[in-house]
Amino acid sequence: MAQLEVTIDRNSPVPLYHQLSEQMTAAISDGRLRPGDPFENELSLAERLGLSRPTVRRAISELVVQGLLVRRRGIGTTVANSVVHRRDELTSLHDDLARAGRSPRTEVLTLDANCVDEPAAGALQVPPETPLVFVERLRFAGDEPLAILANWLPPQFADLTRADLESDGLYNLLHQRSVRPVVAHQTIGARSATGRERRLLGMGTSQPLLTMSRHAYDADGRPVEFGDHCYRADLYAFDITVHER
Amino acid sequence: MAQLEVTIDRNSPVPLYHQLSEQMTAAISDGRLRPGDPFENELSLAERLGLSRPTVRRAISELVVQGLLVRRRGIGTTVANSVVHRRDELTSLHDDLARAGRSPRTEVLTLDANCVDEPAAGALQVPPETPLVFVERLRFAGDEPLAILANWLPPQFADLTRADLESDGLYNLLHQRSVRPVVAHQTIGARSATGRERRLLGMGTSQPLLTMSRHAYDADGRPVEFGDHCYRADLYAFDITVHER
DNA sequence: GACGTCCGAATGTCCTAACAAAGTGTGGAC
DNA sequence: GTCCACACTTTGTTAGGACATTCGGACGTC
Repeated sequence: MAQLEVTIDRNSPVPLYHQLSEQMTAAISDGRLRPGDPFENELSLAERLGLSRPTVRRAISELVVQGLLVRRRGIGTTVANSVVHRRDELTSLHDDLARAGRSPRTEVLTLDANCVDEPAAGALQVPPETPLVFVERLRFAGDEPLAILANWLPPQFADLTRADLESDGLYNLLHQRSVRPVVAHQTIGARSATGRERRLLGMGTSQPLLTMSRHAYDADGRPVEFGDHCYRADLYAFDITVHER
Repeated sequence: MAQLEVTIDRNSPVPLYHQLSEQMTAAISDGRLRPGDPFENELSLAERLGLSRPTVRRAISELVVQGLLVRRRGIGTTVANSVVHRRDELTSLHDDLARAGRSPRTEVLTLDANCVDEPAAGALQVPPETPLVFVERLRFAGDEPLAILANWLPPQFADLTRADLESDGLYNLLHQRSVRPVVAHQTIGARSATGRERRLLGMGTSQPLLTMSRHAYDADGRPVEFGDHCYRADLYAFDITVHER
């Protein structure tokens, strides 16, 4: 039985169960705990760390819902097999590229703070004639054009500038204004490109586009962004993890 | 404050928190609780139903992670706004079509119980020369061909017949054999179709394909299926809900 | 009327405690 | 030697209590 080394700071404002679950996650991701390893049982872990069993259980549960641990009654808890079992996260293309080391660059094609668009207004749940902020950007990965990103935002973002949009990703800009999308509904499809799209993305005639339209909402379920994106299918794909139940 | 009518059966084998959460989910989905409605607070709900607060909290938590309820400390719990806030479920195309009332029909193109395929063996984490079960199907929605589904399965499924595959979806067949995929990693992309694919799907020359490759795993993280699917992009799209954190 | 302080209400965290259910393994009966 | 029953281990469920934290509103002061 691997005896995980854990330090718990009772004076920290971070909840005990979260301190514990973070250190367990770290132990798995850096290989101190390996797939298939049996995990110390709840009772002994609780006693060893001076925590109550519910607290330890809660920490373990956090890893279970992420698929990092597997609990079996009567048997014990084991580290799940290798697979990247992470839940889908709401990420931005800009950050994805930055993380992957493919320096993202953005060119603003259109910025219209007075755009009346009925479908977009519907998506943002405001009256149809409401003037919206419309942003159309061309996103590069390194030197290659990768995607055309069209987004509609509520009027409160009318002060966004081209410089803002070219220096940072849209989601970072929203965060800076304390707007936090927490859930989004996306539809992913494919279609052939228009002439303009082919020109902008430098594509051949027969190459298809991968499309994604997104409705993003904050914690209260208020719409905060509506987007219509298209990607060069030879340079981009969506990775998704789905779960049963 | 809406007083939700709930009946709890203490003799049922179903956990109390789950009985409660199911009835709350039902109340939201059938409109008895409407978006924005304040939710009865935990203490009063616990007392009214004769349950402990932890039990009530756990039931509420289930709806919170699904995005159906929003908790705010000091304020209370409210029903989240309208949006379909459901986590991604692992579904099969066959069931999706059946639910949508578009009678699914399947034509088996290939069934090979002795297929040696190195990439597929790698995906299923078995030695490269292992004979796998390879299934290739053409899926119709009503009269229209919709998708070509290629799947590789471990040798234990060598007894699958064409009749099995044409009468039922692959996932139902797996379930009948107590194999339960619980998590899958999918990559969604697009490409142009080959001549054979165009013929099978009855597509024009310039129409693109939507592609999805899937690695599915059971609760222990063992690979149970590897699939490579392509869909007519004009007839199919993926709906996905993503969450922050 | 504007502003700040205090209080109550609600959720968040943490604890102890007990029993239930499921799976493994051991020991005894045959 | 085989097989069944029982005990033990481990996770699952439920209870009840205590205190912390956060938010909104009421109240008072200036």
